[in-house]
Amino acid sequence: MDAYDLITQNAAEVVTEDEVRSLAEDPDGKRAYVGYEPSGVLHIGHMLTANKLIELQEAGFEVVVLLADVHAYLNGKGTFEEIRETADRMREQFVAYGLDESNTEFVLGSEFQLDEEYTLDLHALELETNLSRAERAMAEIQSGDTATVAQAVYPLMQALDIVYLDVDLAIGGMEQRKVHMLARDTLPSIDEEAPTCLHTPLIADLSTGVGKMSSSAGVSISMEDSEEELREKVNKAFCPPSRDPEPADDGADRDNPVLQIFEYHIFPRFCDVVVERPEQYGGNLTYDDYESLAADLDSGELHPADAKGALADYLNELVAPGREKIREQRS
RNA sequence: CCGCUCUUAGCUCAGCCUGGUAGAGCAGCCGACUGUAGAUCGGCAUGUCCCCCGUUCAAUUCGGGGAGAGCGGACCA
Repeated sequence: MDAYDLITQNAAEVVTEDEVRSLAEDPDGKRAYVGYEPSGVLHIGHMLTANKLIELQEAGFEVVVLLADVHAYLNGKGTFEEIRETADRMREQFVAYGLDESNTEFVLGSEFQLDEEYTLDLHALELETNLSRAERAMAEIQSGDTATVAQAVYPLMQALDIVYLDVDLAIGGMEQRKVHMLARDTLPSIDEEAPTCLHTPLIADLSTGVGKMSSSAGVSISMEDSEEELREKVNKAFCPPSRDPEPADDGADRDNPVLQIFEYHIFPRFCDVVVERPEQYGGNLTYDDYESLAADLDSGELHPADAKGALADYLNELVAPGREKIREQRS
């Protein structure tokens, strides 16, 4: 696989393709980053962007993980003390998940975001940005239902982080795209380059297939889930025998979250996927890529119940080291 | 600072005017049907009615005070 394909594999979008192509010409030493608000436990959304970081490392990129303590604070996630504590735990969980510790730069936001120069640049960006634009950028990220001034500043800091961390490629889930577009629009006004961005898809809500899986409300998969919990959550997931489910009764688009997890989480990390299946249904199946598994589910060759069993097995394997780490952290 | 509106089930809200400790939809849980889930059908549950004081035999409901949230307070019309 060439560098461009590896970089863009499983991406929902890339801004812009040309910019990524030119990065792909010589990826060695190029820098990519993701920022995360520290939270106590990694969930499946964190793991999705982490997969991309792992692939970028394979492609030769230097990877920066911003543990965005100041952002979390601005977004009302707690006191600095609480947030910093979870930042530490989060770093350890990322390493347990598979980010190469010696090859990943973990940076705490407060290490540079409180410097005078940064602050003045931030004010310059504030001057260039109206409130409604900032609010729109935050719509899918903000906690609480009405935006605070802190939350208006938040996306501007993300823009500036890209400059200060000297990043060539900004990574984020699709919920980050408006922030990144704001960064592309605004940074040139302070004589900085518009960043190149790559956005990962969002996994659909596990129980309905509509919208995105919620980490706050509803069912989500996280690193602290026991094998039994994983099995139960996967088993309860919406999974028609189709890769392209019919819209819901209210017309809302639906995806197949079980397939999505295979595509974005399992196949990127495992060469072969073995679906154990009772003899009466035809015995075990082995897949070496997502396409063939999805095609079999779609055709009826692979029953959703068997796919779910396999999904729980592999998810459990992915989560196990992190779960062990969390157990340690709590003891 | 001033004014208006809101606060009842996990969520969105009804009820309060005309006091007798509460309802709907959605979500949830259980069961049936499917070798998964969903859909469908059947069943089940849930509440410091924001807090305090007062009136009353009795307050979610009336009165007073307080808290939290939202919106508004130039000009023009």
